[in-house]
Amino acid sequence: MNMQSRIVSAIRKIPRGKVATYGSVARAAGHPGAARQVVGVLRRSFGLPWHRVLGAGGQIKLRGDSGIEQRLRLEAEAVTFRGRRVDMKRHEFKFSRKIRRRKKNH
DNA sequence: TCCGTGACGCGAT
DNA sequence: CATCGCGCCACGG
Repeated sequence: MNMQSRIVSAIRKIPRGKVATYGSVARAAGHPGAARQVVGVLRRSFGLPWHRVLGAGGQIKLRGDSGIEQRLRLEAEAVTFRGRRVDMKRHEFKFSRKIRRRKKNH
């Protein structure tokens, strides 16, 4: 599995009414620091819940009409805002941490 | 093979 | 709050 497909599957896990940030998606995909790659994937892919991915702090980073559309789509999922940003206290999706456990000693 | 390109994140100012 | 500078780095042309 390459980075691109890991990022895609992470994004697909974000449920309706929840959001994640570019950075958290990157970390969930096992690539901390690869927020820009998340952007790249969103730009090149179709069929992803792109509107549920936000900038740090719950900010919509898209400019112009796309930004408006993103906000509308989120509001349509009952996501609430505090000013320009999503109320992360209520809507941030926490990716399940994959705990590294030692192999069982046989 | 090289290189410009990002819907970024974060600390400093 | 707004801006800036810098680190980041896979991907497509």
